[in-house]
Amino acid sequence: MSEEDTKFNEKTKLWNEKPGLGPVPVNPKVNFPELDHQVMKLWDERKVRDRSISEREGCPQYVAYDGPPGTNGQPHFGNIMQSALKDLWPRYFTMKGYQVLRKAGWDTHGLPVELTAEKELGLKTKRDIIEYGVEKYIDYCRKTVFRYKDAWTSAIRRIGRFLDTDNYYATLTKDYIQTDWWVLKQAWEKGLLYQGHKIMPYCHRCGTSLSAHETAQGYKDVADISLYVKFPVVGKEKTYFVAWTTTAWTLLSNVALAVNPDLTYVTVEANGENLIVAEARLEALKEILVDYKIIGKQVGKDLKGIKYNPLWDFQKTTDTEAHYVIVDEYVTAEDGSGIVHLALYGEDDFRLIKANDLPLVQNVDEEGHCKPNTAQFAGRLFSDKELDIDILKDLAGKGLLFGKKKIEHSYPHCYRCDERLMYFATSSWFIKTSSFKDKMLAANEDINWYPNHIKKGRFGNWLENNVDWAISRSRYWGSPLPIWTCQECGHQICVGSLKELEELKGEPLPDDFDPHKPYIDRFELPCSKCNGVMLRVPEVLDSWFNAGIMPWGQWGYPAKEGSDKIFEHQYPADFICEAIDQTRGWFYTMLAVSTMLSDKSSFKNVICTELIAAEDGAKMSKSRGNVVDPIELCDKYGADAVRLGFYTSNPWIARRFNESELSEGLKQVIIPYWNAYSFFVTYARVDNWRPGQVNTALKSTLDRWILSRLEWLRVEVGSSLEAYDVASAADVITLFIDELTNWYIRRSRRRFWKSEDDQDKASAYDTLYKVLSDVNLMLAPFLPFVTETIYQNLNRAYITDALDSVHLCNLPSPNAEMRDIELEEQMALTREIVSSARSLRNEGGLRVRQPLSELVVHGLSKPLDREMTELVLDELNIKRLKYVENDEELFSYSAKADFKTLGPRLGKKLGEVSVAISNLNDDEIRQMLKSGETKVLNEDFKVEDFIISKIPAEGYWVNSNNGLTIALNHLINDDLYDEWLAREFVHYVQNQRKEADLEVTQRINIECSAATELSKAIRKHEKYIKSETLALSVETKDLKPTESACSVGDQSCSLKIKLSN
RNA sequence: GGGCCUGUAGCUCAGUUGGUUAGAGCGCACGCCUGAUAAGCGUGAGGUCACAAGUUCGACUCUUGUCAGGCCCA
Repeated sequence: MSEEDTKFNEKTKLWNEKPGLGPVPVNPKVNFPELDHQVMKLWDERKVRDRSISEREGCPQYVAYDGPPGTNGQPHFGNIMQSALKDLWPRYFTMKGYQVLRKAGWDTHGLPVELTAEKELGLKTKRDIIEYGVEKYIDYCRKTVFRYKDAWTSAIRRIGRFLDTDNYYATLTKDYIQTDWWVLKQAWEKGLLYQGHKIMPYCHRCGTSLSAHETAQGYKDVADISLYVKFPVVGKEKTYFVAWTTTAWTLLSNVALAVNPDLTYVTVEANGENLIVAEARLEALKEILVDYKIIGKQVGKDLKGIKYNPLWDFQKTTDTEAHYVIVDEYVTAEDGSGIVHLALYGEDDFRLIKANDLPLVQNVDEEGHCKPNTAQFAGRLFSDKELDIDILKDLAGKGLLFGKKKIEHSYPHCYRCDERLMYFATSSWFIKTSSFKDKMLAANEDINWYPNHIKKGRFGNWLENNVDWAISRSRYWGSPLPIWTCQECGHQICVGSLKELEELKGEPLPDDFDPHKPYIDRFELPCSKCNGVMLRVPEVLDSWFNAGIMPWGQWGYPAKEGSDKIFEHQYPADFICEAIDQTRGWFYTMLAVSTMLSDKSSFKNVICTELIAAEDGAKMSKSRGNVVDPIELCDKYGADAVRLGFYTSNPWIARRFNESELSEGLKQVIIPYWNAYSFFVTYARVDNWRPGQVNTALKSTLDRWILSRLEWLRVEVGSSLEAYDVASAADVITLFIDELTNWYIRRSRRRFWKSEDDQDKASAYDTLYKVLSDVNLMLAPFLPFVTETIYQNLNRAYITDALDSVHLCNLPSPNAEMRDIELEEQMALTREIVSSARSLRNEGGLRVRQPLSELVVHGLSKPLDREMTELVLDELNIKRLKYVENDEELFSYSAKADFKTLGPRLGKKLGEVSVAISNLNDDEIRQMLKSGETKVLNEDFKVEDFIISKIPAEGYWVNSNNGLTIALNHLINDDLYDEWLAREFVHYVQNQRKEADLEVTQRINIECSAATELSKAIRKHEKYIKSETLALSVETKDLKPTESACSVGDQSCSLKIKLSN
């Protein structure tokens, strides 16, 4: 490790602990990760997070909800991005004078917890759980839920998020569960809570059905075999209905076939067999049905009631009639054969089976296995691909297979355990969300979505297609459903609180009462109707339901004492922010619950973030090995750089993660900002500067300019953030930092060196101090670490009674009086003049060291003031700035049509006319410029109809842009030439000094032999050369042809530098 | 199969109500500076705006279709 590295790693003192002692020296090579840790220590010691809340007691509230993440796994990259975003607005609004509670919350229930427990306990099915012991199992679940809480807390702290992780809410607490009950009771009383039998996506392994939004998360593309199966028609030799299925295993439970009543079906003869299919499918069936003859034709309803023989003997029924053709509109001719086989594993199937009183056959049980009665298939797992093949072979053997085809389709899998789902008729509890769909749509109207298209698009569509929300799970670890059923008379009640439970029971609950299974299940209540025994229904709640009641649950509202007071101020949320996958998850459940309770949304503004893909463009995943650890990034670049990475582009844009962006953010924003601060402190310490009063009226142009830009920044940052447009905020910050460092400070450097303590210097200090202090406040929500450091060593170093942290400060309100828009425009023009003159020099190959005589400017509404003029001359190494009102002599003219005005007027003729216009010559255009009008192709035109451009006159290079024209005189006379040589000479000597490693104060004597012209120039500018190179003497001789020489400018020279003592 | 989003310079992204020469940063090339800056600054070269048709005097922008990618649904 080099000496410098050692220094780099040393803990350097970043500020004085006590205020008012002045700033400590700033390390320009600061180690940001190290700085982060010192800042976090300061926040802890001074309790900044808590005080940023407690010191705002009584202020207006800005409400941000934190959706509860599960702490069952480590936080990943996206979670950290969420944290960075969820921190920004609360910090901003805190500094705007609002109180923002930052309550953390954890989701502690649900399948993921149970899956962890099952895996670790080696349990595979629900039966295993019962054998293991439900009580023990649930205890185990409870022990795992906070396993990664500390990892979450520390990651959140590391990214600089102020979140109240001490007073968190958790979905497993008695208070939270009571809120579940309170919500459900209301649903119950409104008649919105019901038990229903429905075909639901169901996971045989987890033993529970899944709600629509859970199912949605598990679609995967799979390859399946689809079968065309022949069902033999009873009483007709060699005649078959052909039906199509992609799930061969459902054939085991076939009870009927369905046709569309109005579709035409044909009987075709092929290979000596008669096959019945929809006529419209014949074309599509060609590959299988190569050679055929149509021998019969009828509409679907004529097929109604025709019986067929079941595929297997075990399917024969005696008690209920089955295996015949029924008709229904839902059958289409879009795929398959136009004939659908019915089994109790589909929603439409279920409906038709019920409607036709067909037998309820489920030959695959709820654990996914074929039932014992299924002969050779008994005990096989439905999702086993071999089962499909065996079924296929069996049918083929019996001559009942018409054809097979591999298909790729997406099929739902359990989003937790990855097993194939099946559609299974189960009993479940529902909230009748479909009955208040319109109210949800109306409530959605009041939500500001970022990005906006989610409102009508993805989310709106989802609401439009609403189906009732299945809120129960046949599982163990979750909030219990508070419904008790009388074992005698079937009477049901819904309990709304623990107090109510106590009253129903008629005795107080024990102090350690735990509302979880299995304890709650042992809680018997007397039936008010028949005095029978009431038992709780066995289900627990979907943990999405818990997430949805979070606005109430986090306070234990309304049962918990005092919760009503807090709730009143904390509802609804001003702001929530989650990833786009929550449109059907948390966003939906939040809206569903709040609409049910109050017809309104529980959140006003929502940022819906996209995924950040890994560097290789794919989703980050452990298996791909492309996962990025945000904490490692914080330890490499500093947390502020990581945060900034999340702010520079709006989070609803899907983008690729790029580590280089972080160093870019450092280089472009954080380091320049740090250096500006470092620059200030360096000189302030030298001059022992203290803040004081400075006469603002006497401030220089440059000072007034940067102060005006500061006001601009204040307004822009505020309005961008309040529109939740963080990328624009980051943009203007980046722009301002550039203006501050690369224009204001660069152009002001000399003012700080000057030893005389004059007004200008005082003004420079005062201005830069003010700018840094104010920008620091504005940047604090974005870059909380660096700004804290700067606050401590800048403001707090000078002000004895300064607050303990930048994050306890208020943002100053905009001050329109400091704004001088005309000045800003003039400065913008100045910079533009400089920039385009540089461009001219560059194109012409005349470097800045070559002095030039004049720059002619045309198009300014008024001349630049003295200071700006000097600035231009100095930047460009030009002797004179000349303004012309009439720039005629600098140019000849050419003209083009102004399409914007002429387009609408001329229409199709424009093409022809524009050619004619561009052919106008210089004289014609000058003529027109005088008279203001002209005629082209018999059309009348005014000057405004043209865009006039100029071609430079002899001796000038001209650049014209946005009405501003500059002409650089590039003619070089002897004086300019000599001056150039002198400058080149200085440049050369300086390089020699540098190569010789001379101290910047070391005096020298120069001896040189130079070509004639150079000698002359050196003598002419001797004084200048001496002062620039710190030379005491410059001796010149003529260069002899034999001497070895290098070139200075276009001259030869041989040089010796001697140190002076 | 349906819905939503995306496709702009080598890379990451901006592009307002349709208007003349489509921008930024990084990277690259060249230059300047070397008394704040893991350097700083400047200038420049890079684009068939995914593709195709249409509307229009005029399309990156509007319409339709195609292709590719992402997410969501069935």
